[in-house]
Amino acid sequence: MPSPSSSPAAATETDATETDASTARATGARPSPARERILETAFALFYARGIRAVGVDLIIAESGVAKATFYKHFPAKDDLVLAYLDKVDGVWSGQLHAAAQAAGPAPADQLVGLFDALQNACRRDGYRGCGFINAAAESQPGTPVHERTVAHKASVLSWVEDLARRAGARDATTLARSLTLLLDGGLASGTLDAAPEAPRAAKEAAGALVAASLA
Amino acid sequence: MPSPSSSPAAATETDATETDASTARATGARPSPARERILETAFALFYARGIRAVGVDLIIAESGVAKATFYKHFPAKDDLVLAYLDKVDGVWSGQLHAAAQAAGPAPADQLVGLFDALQNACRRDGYRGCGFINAAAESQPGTPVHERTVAHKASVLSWVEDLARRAGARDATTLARSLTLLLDGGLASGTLDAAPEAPRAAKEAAGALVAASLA
DNA sequence: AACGTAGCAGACAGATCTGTCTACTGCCAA
DNA sequence: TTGGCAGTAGACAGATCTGTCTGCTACGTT
Repeated sequence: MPSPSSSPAAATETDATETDASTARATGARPSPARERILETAFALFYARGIRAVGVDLIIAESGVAKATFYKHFPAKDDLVLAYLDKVDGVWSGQLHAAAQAAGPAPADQLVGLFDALQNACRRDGYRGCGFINAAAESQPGTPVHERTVAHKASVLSWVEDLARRAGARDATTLARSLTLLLDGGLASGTLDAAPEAPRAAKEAAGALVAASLA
Repeated sequence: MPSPSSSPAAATETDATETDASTARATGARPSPARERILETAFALFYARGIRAVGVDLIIAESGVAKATFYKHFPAKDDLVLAYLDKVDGVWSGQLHAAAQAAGPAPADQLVGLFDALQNACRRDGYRGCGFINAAAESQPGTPVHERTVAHKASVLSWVEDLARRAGARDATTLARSLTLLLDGGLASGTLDAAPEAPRAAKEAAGALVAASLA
């Protein structure tokens, strides 16, 4: 049984404070140890087993909280799911930005460097793809959960597009689209093939596309 | 309520005969009208709403079959799920091959042309991504359902790799990997963005990667 | 004419899942 | 000291889901 902090997105940032603050900001709920324990547990379980596959009873038992407490913080399971997705978004975006920055100051390098985040994610054990894509597969278009996924992907796309524009790409929109396609493909198929070739190929292809777009 | 034949993969081929035969071959079960009705219904419902979200009771009601008949043909729900995945595999592989062939006899053209299948798939309404990726998101690694997904992706990859080799690519393995990444990315994000830009960008990127790999 | 097979109809058992409700325990602040 | 708040413990209702079982009909074959 993996500890919560060793889960898909072991945050390198200071967990408690940062996460508390951003969660509170996003959801309007004030932080509390019990709430945080629930969210942490849900984060690990939802990601590892899927959302529908994990019942609230399990989360309650695993997080050592009373049922009434659970429903006080999250009036319905869906509210917890949304909070979970916000957490996934925060962690994954953080890793993406960090990987990009680590590649240096040039936007063109950052466009390629961001793929290191993919490689790191795939390497982690217990890796089970993109939490958002998985959530979307379990939800219907039009539901809050699904919309949250759409919003996340749109935000990543616009960030990459901005990078592409600053890199001076000929067609920043298309380049950004292609790169996120590569990223999503790596994310989606990372579960299906333990080999590290996929993320490597993704980065290589990204390099070729970026280069071709600048030439 | 969509008719079964208007579902994700409206097969252009002659349905009854071809599908019956291939299903029987794959699963070892003899065909029967009731069985086919069940499978057809499951195909539409599983794809549209997700596997866990659809109960056997609904499939039974929708396909107008008795419960005992259902369980005679599919002793457990998982058996139906597996048959469903085989059907998805058959249809999608068929579309992929058809799109590739339509691009002409040259393997290099086929590598790019196969992306038309993606475009067509995304355009269909009720499109909800790749049945396999969705199924994988709902299943645990190691289960038959998950393994079936892995096998499907591996078979697509090896087909593309063969094409790449015959096209004379410098590094056929990596090129194939990149192209399937692009394909999976398009498949996964097609649900999240109705715009037809994604498949277009995928094909464009594929063209660039193939060209670069032959130069 | 008898029989086996495929199918229909629906009750039933048992598990599981979400969400509500009651009752009790500490703790802190007015 | 009293009242409010966060939390614990767990019973309970109602829905839903998988899988079993009993009985019946219809048809084609021998």
